[in-house]
Amino acid sequence: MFPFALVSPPGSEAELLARARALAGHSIGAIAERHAVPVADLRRSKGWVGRLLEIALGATASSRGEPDFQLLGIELKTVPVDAKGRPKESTFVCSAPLETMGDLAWAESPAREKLARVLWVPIEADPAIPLTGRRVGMPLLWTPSPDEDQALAQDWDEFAERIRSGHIDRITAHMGQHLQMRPKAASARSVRWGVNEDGAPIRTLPRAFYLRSSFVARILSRGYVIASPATRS
DNA sequence: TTTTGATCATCC
DNA sequence: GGATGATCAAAA
Repeated sequence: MFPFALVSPPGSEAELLARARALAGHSIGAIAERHAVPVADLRRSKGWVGRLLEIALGATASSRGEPDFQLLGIELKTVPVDAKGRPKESTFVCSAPLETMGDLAWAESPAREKLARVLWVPIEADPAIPLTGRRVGMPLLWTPSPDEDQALAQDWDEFAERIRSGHIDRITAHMGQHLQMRPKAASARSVRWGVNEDGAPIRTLPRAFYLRSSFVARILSRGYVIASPATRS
């Protein structure tokens, strides 16, 4: 495909936030058209909306293990929301380092690093609205509060303990009040190295961390509104 | 093949 | 309906 109008990386947090706010109230279709991005079918291109927003906001690290806005150290997350502004899905954080996380504290975890600074962009996701007609909501720049950080640390510790004891396969999505660990793979046959209770390598399903929608709901409720570009909560 | 972007499909 | 486990596509 092709050269869409290139958006330069934002030079500051304020600039990024201003850009994101300017998108609020606009439709996905209008934004895609502005950047000449062909509209895809979400059933097949599940990450299409996220990639569109990366383009529209000038994110730099596509498919690389770095913050979306490297200079600013900010991660971009689009989140599908219902009419009330509640997330409809959990939010992917990062893949789980199965071989090392048994000895990894939350403070030094890749999950904590990813979540240190996040620009949340709600996206209207009512299935009754055609994809191109869905609007972008008011963005929110977030850093975990001490309470939130501690809560996430608790969940992390539970996972780390199961890994440490060699019980990776006893970790299910039922665990974790706010942070989940679930499969993340091309298929259920995908394989990744983990460790058993003796520290010996075992083959297991690749996992990743996700934030429960209830957790993200509380974040968004700090400032979310469906609004025209001029409106703020 | 892995990482990043996520949502889908099915079971409770 | 909501959550869990499974899956899809692009980029590197």
